[in-house]
Amino acid sequence: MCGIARREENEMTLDGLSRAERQAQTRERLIDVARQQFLKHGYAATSLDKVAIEAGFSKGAVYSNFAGKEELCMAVLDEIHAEQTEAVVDAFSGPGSLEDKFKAFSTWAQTGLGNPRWTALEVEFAAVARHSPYVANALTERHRAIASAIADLIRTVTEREGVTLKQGPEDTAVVLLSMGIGLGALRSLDSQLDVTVFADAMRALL
Amino acid sequence: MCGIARREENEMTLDGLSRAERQAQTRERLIDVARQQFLKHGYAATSLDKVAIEAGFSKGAVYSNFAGKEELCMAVLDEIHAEQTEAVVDAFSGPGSLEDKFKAFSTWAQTGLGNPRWTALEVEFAAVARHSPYVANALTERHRAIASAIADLIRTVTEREGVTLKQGPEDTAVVLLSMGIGLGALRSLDSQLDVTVFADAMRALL
DNA sequence: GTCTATAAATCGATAGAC
DNA sequence: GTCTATCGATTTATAGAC
Repeated sequence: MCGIARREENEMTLDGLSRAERQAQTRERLIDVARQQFLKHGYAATSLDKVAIEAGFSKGAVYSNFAGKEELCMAVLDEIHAEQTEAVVDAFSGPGSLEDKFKAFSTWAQTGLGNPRWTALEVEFAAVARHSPYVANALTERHRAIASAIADLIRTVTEREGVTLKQGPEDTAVVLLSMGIGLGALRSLDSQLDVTVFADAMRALL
Repeated sequence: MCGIARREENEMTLDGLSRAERQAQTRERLIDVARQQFLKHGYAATSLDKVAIEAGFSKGAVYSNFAGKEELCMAVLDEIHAEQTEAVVDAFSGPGSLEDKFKAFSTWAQTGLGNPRWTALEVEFAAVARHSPYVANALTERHRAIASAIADLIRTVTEREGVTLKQGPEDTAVVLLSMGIGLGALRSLDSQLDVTVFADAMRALL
Protein backbone atom coordinates (compact mmCIF):
# COMPACT_ATOMS: atom_id res chain seq x y z
CA MET A 1 0.00 0.00 0.00
CA CYS A 2 2.87 2.34 -0.52
CA GLY A 3 4.55 3.79 -3.60
CA ILE A 4 5.47 0.48 -5.06
CA ALA A 5 1.97 -0.84 -4.70
CA ARG A 6 0.58 2.22 -6.39
CA ARG A 7 2.95 1.86 -9.29
CA GLU A 8 1.79 -1.69 -9.65
CA GLU A 9 -1.79 -0.59 -9.61
CA ASN A 10 -1.05 1.88 -12.33
CA GLU A 11 0.94 -0.84 -14.08
CA MET A 12 3.83 1.59 -14.43
CA THR A 13 7.47 1.43 -13.32
CA LEU A 14 9.98 4.22 -12.82
CA ASP A 15 10.86 4.50 -16.48
CA GLY A 16 7.28 4.91 -17.53
CA LEU A 17 6.78 1.45 -18.89
CA SER A 18 4.20 -1.06 -17.80
CA ARG A 19 5.38 -4.51 -16.88
CA ALA A 20 3.98 -5.91 -20.08
CA GLU A 21 5.85 -3.27 -22.07
CA ARG A 22 9.03 -4.03 -20.17
CA GLN A 23 8.81 -7.71 -20.91
CA ALA A 24 7.99 -7.05 -24.51
CA GLN A 25 11.16 -4.97 -24.63
CA THR A 26 13.20 -7.80 -23.16
CA ARG A 27 11.71 -10.18 -25.66
CA GLU A 28 12.46 -7.89 -28.58
CA ARG A 29 16.03 -7.35 -27.45
CA LEU A 30 16.58 -11.10 -27.15
CA ILE A 31 15.16 -11.66 -30.62
CA ASP A 32 17.38 -8.95 -32.06
CA VAL A 33 20.56 -10.39 -30.61
CA ALA A 34 19.54 -13.94 -31.42
CA ARG A 35 18.90 -12.85 -34.99
CA GLN A 36 22.41 -11.46 -35.31
CA GLN A 37 24.05 -14.54 -33.88
CA PHE A 38 21.91 -17.08 -35.72
CA LEU A 39 22.62 -15.33 -39.00
CA LYS A 40 26.31 -14.92 -38.27
CA HIS A 41 27.20 -18.33 -36.84
CA GLY A 42 24.29 -20.55 -37.77
CA TYR A 43 21.76 -22.35 -35.61
CA ALA A 44 23.87 -25.08 -34.02
CA ALA A 45 26.85 -22.84 -33.37
CA THR A 46 24.76 -20.28 -31.48
CA SER A 47 24.33 -20.88 -27.76
CA LEU A 48 21.50 -19.43 -25.70
CA ASP A 49 24.00 -18.40 -23.05
CA LYS A 50 25.91 -16.12 -25.39
CA VAL A 51 22.72 -14.67 -26.79
CA ALA A 52 21.47 -13.82 -23.31
CA ILE A 53 24.78 -12.27 -22.18
CA GLU A 54 25.14 -10.24 -25.36
CA ALA A 55 21.60 -8.95 -24.86
CA GLY A 56 22.46 -7.91 -21.33
CA PHE A 57 20.50 -10.69 -19.62
CA SER A 58 21.16 -14.16 -18.38
CA LYS A 59 19.98 -17.47 -19.73
CA GLY A 60 17.02 -17.50 -17.35
CA ALA A 61 15.51 -14.53 -19.19
CA VAL A 62 15.52 -16.54 -22.39
CA TYR A 63 13.55 -19.34 -20.81
CA SER A 64 11.14 -16.86 -19.27
CA ASN A 65 10.28 -15.55 -22.72
CA PHE A 66 10.67 -18.58 -24.97
CA ALA A 67 10.00 -22.26 -24.55
CA GLY A 68 13.51 -23.05 -25.76
CA LYS A 69 16.04 -22.63 -28.53
CA GLU A 70 13.70 -23.78 -31.27
CA GLU A 71 10.97 -21.34 -30.34
CA LEU A 72 13.49 -18.49 -30.17
CA CYS A 73 14.72 -19.28 -33.66
CA MET A 74 11.17 -19.46 -34.97
CA ALA A 75 10.52 -16.00 -33.53
CA VAL A 76 13.62 -14.75 -35.36
CA LEU A 77 12.53 -16.34 -38.62
CA ASP A 78 9.02 -14.93 -38.29
CA GLU A 79 10.47 -11.46 -37.97
CA ILE A 80 12.65 -11.94 -41.04
CA HIS A 81 9.80 -13.43 -43.06
CA ALA A 82 7.58 -10.46 -42.27
CA GLU A 83 10.26 -8.01 -43.43
CA GLN A 84 11.01 -9.95 -46.59
CA THR A 85 7.38 -10.27 -47.55
CA GLU A 86 6.79 -6.58 -47.04
CA ALA A 87 9.86 -5.68 -49.09
CA VAL A 88 8.97 -7.80 -52.10
CA VAL A 89 5.36 -6.65 -52.09
CA ASP A 90 6.57 -3.05 -52.03
CA ALA A 91 8.95 -3.72 -54.90
CA PHE A 92 6.11 -4.87 -57.12
CA SER A 93 3.35 -2.59 -55.93
CA GLY A 94 4.49 0.80 -57.12
CA PRO A 95 4.00 2.23 -60.60
CA GLY A 96 6.45 1.65 -63.42
CA SER A 97 7.05 -0.80 -66.24
CA LEU A 98 7.47 -4.53 -65.82
CA GLU A 99 11.16 -4.06 -66.49
CA ASP A 100 11.37 -1.63 -63.59
CA LYS A 101 9.76 -4.27 -61.42
CA PHE A 102 12.36 -6.80 -62.44
CA LYS A 103 15.10 -4.38 -61.53
CA ALA A 104 13.52 -3.73 -58.17
CA PHE A 105 13.03 -7.42 -57.60
CA SER A 106 16.61 -8.12 -58.60
CA THR A 107 17.87 -5.56 -56.12
CA TRP A 108 15.79 -7.09 -53.40
CA ALA A 109 16.94 -10.58 -54.32
CA GLN A 110 20.51 -9.57 -53.55
CA THR A 111 19.82 -8.97 -49.89
CA GLY A 112 16.56 -10.84 -49.63
CA LEU A 113 15.61 -14.08 -51.32
CA GLY A 114 19.18 -14.93 -52.31
CA ASN A 115 20.66 -13.77 -49.03
CA PRO A 116 23.26 -16.39 -48.09
CA ARG A 117 23.00 -15.82 -44.34
CA TRP A 118 19.25 -16.06 -44.17
CA THR A 119 18.83 -19.02 -46.51
CA ALA A 120 21.66 -20.84 -44.77
CA LEU A 121 19.91 -20.43 -41.42
CA GLU A 122 16.63 -21.45 -42.95
CA VAL A 123 17.94 -24.70 -44.39
CA GLU A 124 20.06 -25.53 -41.37
CA PHE A 125 17.02 -25.06 -39.19
CA ALA A 126 15.08 -27.31 -41.55
CA ALA A 127 17.44 -30.10 -40.51
CA VAL A 128 16.23 -29.66 -36.94
CA ALA A 129 12.71 -30.33 -38.18
CA ARG A 130 13.59 -33.99 -38.61
CA HIS A 131 13.62 -34.69 -34.89
CA SER A 132 11.28 -31.92 -33.81
CA PRO A 133 7.61 -32.12 -34.81
CA TYR A 134 7.13 -28.57 -33.58
CA VAL A 135 9.75 -27.20 -35.95
CA ALA A 136 8.53 -29.40 -38.78
CA ASN A 137 4.98 -28.11 -38.54
CA ALA A 138 5.94 -24.51 -37.95
CA LEU A 139 8.37 -24.36 -40.89
CA THR A 140 6.03 -26.11 -43.30
CA GLU A 141 3.27 -23.70 -42.35
CA ARG A 142 5.49 -20.64 -42.84
CA HIS A 143 6.90 -21.80 -46.17
CA ARG A 144 3.48 -22.52 -47.56
CA ALA A 145 2.38 -19.05 -46.53
CA ILE A 146 5.39 -17.50 -48.24
CA ALA A 147 4.85 -19.48 -51.44
CA SER A 148 1.23 -18.47 -51.36
CA ALA A 149 2.11 -14.80 -50.95
CA ILE A 150 4.51 -14.97 -53.89
CA ALA A 151 1.87 -16.71 -55.98
CA ASP A 152 -0.63 -13.96 -55.18
CA LEU A 153 1.90 -11.35 -56.18
CA ILE A 154 2.63 -13.12 -59.44
CA ARG A 155 -1.06 -13.40 -60.17
CA THR A 156 -1.65 -9.72 -59.54
CA VAL A 157 1.27 -8.54 -61.63
CA THR A 158 0.69 -10.87 -64.57
CA GLU A 159 -2.99 -9.96 -64.75
CA ARG A 160 -2.25 -6.26 -64.62
CA GLU A 161 0.45 -6.49 -67.27
CA GLY A 162 -1.40 -8.98 -69.44
CA VAL A 163 1.40 -11.51 -69.35
CA THR A 164 0.79 -15.24 -69.66
CA LEU A 165 2.96 -17.61 -67.70
CA LYS A 166 4.40 -20.89 -68.90
CA GLN A 167 3.51 -22.37 -65.55
CA GLY A 168 0.71 -21.51 -63.15
CA PRO A 169 1.33 -18.83 -60.51
CA GLU A 170 1.63 -21.43 -57.72
CA ASP A 171 4.18 -23.52 -59.61
CA THR A 172 6.12 -20.44 -60.64
CA ALA A 173 6.18 -19.31 -57.02
CA VAL A 174 7.61 -22.64 -55.88
CA VAL A 175 10.26 -22.53 -58.59
CA LEU A 176 11.27 -18.98 -57.70
CA LEU A 177 11.37 -19.79 -54.00
CA SER A 178 13.44 -22.91 -54.67
CA MET A 179 15.84 -21.00 -56.86
CA GLY A 180 16.27 -18.30 -54.25
CA ILE A 181 16.89 -20.74 -51.44
CA GLY A 182 19.28 -22.84 -53.49
CA LEU A 183 21.13 -19.84 -54.82
CA GLY A 184 21.49 -18.48 -51.32
CA ALA A 185 22.82 -21.80 -50.11
CA LEU A 186 25.39 -21.88 -52.90
CA ARG A 187 26.36 -18.28 -52.25
CA SER A 188 26.93 -18.99 -48.59
CA LEU A 189 29.76 -21.22 -49.79
CA ASP A 190 30.89 -19.42 -52.89
CA SER A 191 30.56 -15.68 -52.50
CA GLN A 192 31.78 -15.15 -56.06
CA LEU A 193 28.49 -16.38 -57.44
CA ASP A 194 26.61 -13.76 -59.36
CA VAL A 195 23.00 -13.08 -58.40
CA THR A 196 22.06 -11.56 -61.73
CA VAL A 197 21.53 -15.07 -63.10
CA PHE A 198 18.53 -15.15 -60.83
CA ALA A 199 16.84 -12.14 -62.38
CA ASP A 200 17.66 -13.42 -65.86
CA ALA A 201 16.15 -16.79 -65.08
CA MET A 202 13.08 -15.07 -63.76
CA ARG A 203 12.60 -13.18 -67.01
CA ALA A 204 12.87 -16.46 -68.87
CA LEU A 205 10.17 -17.99 -66.70
CA LEU A 206 7.69 -15.18 -67.24
CA MET B 1 59.11 -66.99 -38.63
CA CYS B 2 56.11 -69.26 -38.39
CA GLY B 3 52.73 -69.39 -40.09
CA ILE B 4 51.67 -65.95 -39.11
CA ALA B 5 54.88 -64.38 -40.31
CA ARG B 6 54.54 -66.09 -43.64
CA ARG B 7 51.03 -64.81 -44.07
CA GLU B 8 52.28 -61.34 -43.32
CA GLU B 9 55.05 -61.73 -45.86
CA ASN B 10 52.46 -62.76 -48.40
CA GLU B 11 50.36 -59.84 -47.24
CA MET B 12 47.48 -62.21 -46.82
CA THR B 13 45.25 -63.03 -43.87
CA LEU B 14 43.03 -66.04 -43.25
CA ASP B 15 40.19 -64.75 -45.36
CA GLY B 16 42.39 -64.15 -48.37
CA LEU B 17 42.57 -60.38 -48.05
CA SER B 18 45.68 -58.30 -47.75
CA ARG B 19 45.90 -55.85 -44.91
CA ALA B 20 45.32 -52.97 -47.26
CA GLU B 21 42.23 -54.67 -48.65
CA ARG B 22 40.95 -55.33 -45.16
CA GLN B 23 41.33 -51.72 -44.18
CA ALA B 24 39.74 -50.56 -47.38
CA GLN B 25 36.81 -52.82 -46.52
CA THR B 26 36.52 -51.28 -43.06
CA ARG B 27 36.62 -47.83 -44.57
CA GLU B 28 33.94 -48.64 -47.10
CA ARG B 29 31.68 -50.17 -44.47
CA LEU B 30 32.06 -47.08 -42.29
CA ILE B 31 31.22 -44.81 -45.21
CA ASP B 32 28.17 -46.88 -46.06
CA VAL B 33 26.75 -46.75 -42.55
CA ALA B 34 27.67 -43.08 -42.14
CA ARG B 35 25.88 -42.34 -45.38
CA GLN B 36 22.68 -43.96 -44.15
CA GLN B 37 22.75 -42.13 -40.84
CA PHE B 38 23.78 -38.74 -42.21
CA LEU B 39 20.99 -38.92 -44.77
CA LYS B 40 18.44 -40.17 -42.27
CA HIS B 41 19.15 -37.93 -39.27
CA GLY B 42 21.29 -35.13 -40.64
CA TYR B 43 24.87 -34.14 -39.88
CA ALA B 44 24.57 -32.76 -36.35
CA ALA B 45 22.21 -35.47 -35.15
CA THR B 46 24.56 -38.26 -36.27
CA SER B 47 27.17 -39.35 -33.74
CA LEU B 48 30.38 -41.12 -34.67
CA ASP B 49 29.79 -43.59 -31.88
CA LYS B 50 26.53 -44.84 -33.33
CA VAL B 51 27.99 -44.99 -36.82
CA ALA B 52 30.87 -47.14 -35.58
CA ILE B 53 28.68 -49.51 -33.57
CA GLU B 54 26.18 -49.91 -36.39
CA ALA B 55 29.07 -50.74 -38.71
CA GLY B 56 30.30 -53.37 -36.29
CA PHE B 57 33.32 -51.41 -35.06
CA SER B 58 34.10 -49.01 -32.27
CA LYS B 59 34.78 -45.31 -32.45
CA GLY B 60 38.51 -45.90 -32.59
CA ALA B 61 38.14 -47.46 -36.01
CA VAL B 62 36.59 -44.27 -37.30
CA TYR B 63 39.53 -42.21 -36.14
CA SER B 64 41.93 -44.74 -37.65
CA ASN B 65 40.38 -44.19 -41.06
CA PHE B 66 39.25 -40.58 -41.01
CA ALA B 67 40.65 -37.42 -39.51
CA GLY B 68 37.30 -36.71 -37.85
CA LYS B 69 33.58 -36.22 -38.41
CA GLU B 70 34.01 -33.61 -41.12
CA GLU B 71 36.30 -35.79 -43.21
CA LEU B 72 33.94 -38.73 -42.87
CA CYS B 73 31.04 -36.64 -44.12
CA MET B 74 33.09 -35.37 -47.04
CA ALA B 75 33.89 -38.96 -47.99
CA VAL B 76 30.16 -39.71 -47.93
CA LEU B 77 29.33 -36.68 -50.07
CA ASP B 78 32.07 -37.52 -52.55
CA GLU B 79 30.55 -40.94 -53.02
CA ILE B 80 27.10 -39.46 -53.57
CA HIS B 81 28.42 -36.80 -55.95
CA ALA B 82 30.13 -39.43 -58.07
CA GLU B 83 26.94 -41.46 -58.36
CA GLN B 84 24.80 -38.43 -59.15
CA THR B 85 27.16 -37.15 -61.81
CA GLU B 86 27.30 -40.54 -63.47
CA ALA B 87 23.52 -40.85 -63.40
CA VAL B 88 22.81 -37.50 -64.99
CA VAL B 89 25.45 -37.94 -67.65
CA ASP B 90 23.95 -41.31 -68.51
CA ALA B 91 20.48 -39.79 -68.72
CA PHE B 92 21.60 -37.35 -71.39
CA SER B 93 24.14 -39.44 -73.25
CA GLY B 94 21.97 -42.07 -74.91
CA PRO B 95 20.06 -41.66 -78.17
CA GLY B 96 16.55 -40.25 -78.34
CA SER B 97 14.81 -36.93 -78.74
CA LEU B 98 15.31 -33.93 -76.52
CA GLU B 99 11.92 -34.63 -75.02
CA ASP B 100 13.09 -38.11 -74.03
CA LYS B 101 16.08 -36.50 -72.37
CA PHE B 102 13.85 -34.22 -70.36
CA LYS B 103 11.83 -37.20 -69.23
CA ALA B 104 14.98 -39.04 -68.21
CA PHE B 105 16.29 -35.96 -66.46
CA SER B 106 12.99 -35.47 -64.69
CA THR B 107 13.07 -39.05 -63.45
CA TRP B 108 16.58 -38.60 -62.16
CA ALA B 109 15.67 -35.31 -60.52
CA GLN B 110 13.12 -37.10 -58.35
CA THR B 111 15.75 -39.20 -56.60
CA GLY B 112 18.78 -37.12 -57.49
CA LEU B 113 19.03 -33.37 -57.71
CA GLY B 114 15.76 -32.77 -55.93
CA ASN B 115 16.35 -35.51 -53.36
CA PRO B 116 15.31 -34.03 -50.02
CA ARG B 117 17.63 -36.16 -47.93
CA TRP B 118 20.73 -35.44 -49.92
CA THR B 119 20.17 -31.74 -50.41
CA ALA B 120 19.24 -31.34 -46.77
CA LEU B 121 22.53 -32.94 -45.74
CA GLU B 122 24.40 -30.85 -48.26
CA VAL B 123 23.03 -27.54 -47.01
CA GLU B 124 23.27 -28.50 -43.34
CA PHE B 125 26.90 -29.42 -43.89
CA ALA B 126 27.40 -26.08 -45.60
CA ALA B 127 26.61 -24.45 -42.26
CA VAL B 128 29.62 -26.27 -40.80
CA ALA B 129 31.76 -24.58 -43.42
CA ARG B 130 31.40 -21.31 -41.55
CA HIS B 131 33.70 -22.34 -38.74
CA SER B 132 35.74 -24.92 -40.63
CA PRO B 133 38.07 -23.74 -43.39
CA TYR B 134 38.61 -27.34 -44.43
CA VAL B 135 34.90 -27.90 -45.07
CA ALA B 136 34.55 -24.49 -46.72
CA ASN B 137 37.29 -25.19 -49.24
CA ALA B 138 36.27 -28.77 -49.88
CA LEU B 139 32.61 -27.95 -50.47
CA THR B 140 33.32 -24.96 -52.69
CA GLU B 141 35.63 -27.09 -54.78
CA ARG B 142 33.09 -29.89 -55.14
CA HIS B 143 30.21 -27.57 -56.01
CA ARG B 144 32.20 -25.78 -58.66
CA ALA B 145 33.11 -29.12 -60.18
CA ILE B 146 29.46 -30.18 -60.22
CA ALA B 147 28.32 -26.91 -61.78
CA SER B 148 31.06 -27.25 -64.34
CA ALA B 149 30.01 -30.80 -65.19
CA ILE B 150 26.39 -29.69 -65.64
CA ALA B 151 27.53 -26.81 -67.83
CA ASP B 152 29.52 -29.20 -70.02
CA LEU B 153 26.51 -31.42 -70.36
CA ILE B 154 24.28 -28.49 -71.30
CA ARG B 155 26.81 -27.33 -73.85
CA THR B 156 27.05 -30.76 -75.44
CA VAL B 157 23.32 -31.31 -75.62
CA THR B 158 22.41 -27.86 -76.89
CA GLU B 159 25.06 -27.99 -79.59
CA ARG B 160 23.95 -31.41 -80.74
CA GLU B 161 20.29 -30.42 -80.79
CA GLY B 162 20.88 -26.97 -82.24
CA VAL B 163 19.14 -25.22 -79.36
CA THR B 164 20.06 -21.73 -78.27
CA LEU B 165 19.89 -20.86 -74.58
CA LYS B 166 18.58 -17.68 -73.06
CA GLN B 167 21.49 -17.74 -70.68
CA GLY B 168 24.99 -19.17 -71.12
CA PRO B 169 25.61 -22.80 -70.19
CA GLU B 170 27.45 -21.83 -67.01
CA ASP B 171 24.66 -19.54 -65.80
CA THR B 172 22.02 -22.06 -66.72
CA ALA B 173 23.93 -24.71 -64.80
CA VAL B 174 24.01 -22.53 -61.69
CA VAL B 175 20.31 -21.83 -61.97
CA LEU B 176 19.45 -25.50 -62.37
CA LEU B 177 21.69 -26.47 -59.48
CA SER B 178 20.18 -23.77 -57.29
CA MET B 179 16.69 -24.83 -58.19
CA GLY B 180 17.44 -28.46 -57.43
CA ILE B 181 19.02 -27.69 -54.08
CA GLY B 182 16.26 -25.31 -53.08
CA LEU B 183 13.52 -27.63 -54.21
CA GLY B 184 15.12 -30.46 -52.29
CA ALA B 185 15.32 -28.30 -49.21
CA LEU B 186 11.65 -27.39 -49.49
CA ARG B 187 10.68 -31.00 -50.12
CA SER B 188 12.54 -32.12 -47.04
CA LEU B 189 9.96 -30.09 -45.14
CA ASP B 190 6.94 -30.46 -47.35
CA SER B 191 6.81 -33.86 -48.96
CA GLN B 192 3.66 -32.93 -50.84
CA LEU B 193 5.62 -30.67 -53.15
CA ASP B 194 5.53 -31.80 -56.73
CA VAL B 195 8.83 -32.24 -58.53
CA THR B 196 7.37 -31.94 -61.99
CA VAL B 197 7.53 -28.16 -61.65
CA PHE B 198 11.25 -28.63 -61.88
CA ALA B 199 11.19 -30.30 -65.26
CA ASP B 200 8.68 -27.74 -66.53
CA ALA B 201 10.88 -24.87 -65.39
CA MET B 202 13.81 -26.49 -67.10
CA ARG B 203 11.96 -26.61 -70.40
CA ALA B 204 11.17 -22.94 -70.02
CA LEU B 205 14.82 -22.14 -69.46
CA LEU B 206 16.00 -23.97 -72.58
C1' DG C 1 10.51 -11.98 -14.50
C1' DT C 2 15.21 -12.37 -13.93
C1' DC C 3 19.49 -14.31 -11.93
C1' DT C 4 22.64 -17.83 -10.04
C1' DA C 5 23.91 -22.39 -9.69
C1' DT C 6 23.63 -26.76 -11.20
C1' DA C 7 21.91 -30.77 -13.18
C1' DA C 8 22.13 -33.99 -16.93
C1' DA C 9 23.41 -35.64 -21.04
C1' DT C 10 25.98 -35.73 -25.28
C1' DC C 11 29.65 -36.14 -28.14
C1' DG C 12 34.12 -35.35 -30.38
C1' DA C 13 38.58 -36.53 -29.67
C1' DT C 14 42.69 -38.85 -27.39
C1' DA C 15 45.73 -42.36 -24.79
C1' DG C 16 47.15 -46.71 -24.11
C1' DA C 17 46.40 -51.80 -24.26
C1' DC C 18 46.36 -55.60 -27.50
C1' DG D 1 44.49 -51.03 -37.02
C1' DT D 2 41.12 -51.65 -33.67
C1' DC D 3 39.19 -51.54 -28.95
C1' DT D 4 38.36 -49.85 -24.24
C1' DA D 5 38.23 -46.20 -21.20
C1' DT D 6 38.18 -41.55 -20.37
C1' DC D 7 38.86 -36.74 -20.83
C1' DG D 8 37.19 -32.32 -21.72
C1' DA D 9 34.40 -29.11 -23.35
C1' DT D 10 29.64 -27.66 -24.47
C1' DT D 11 25.20 -26.79 -24.03
C1' DT D 12 20.24 -27.28 -23.12
C1' DA D 13 17.20 -27.06 -19.55
C1' DT D 14 15.69 -26.71 -14.67
C1' DA D 15 15.38 -25.38 -9.47
C1' DG D 16 15.32 -22.08 -6.24
C1' DA D 17 16.66 -17.39 -4.47
C1' DC D 18 15.36 -12.54 -4.94
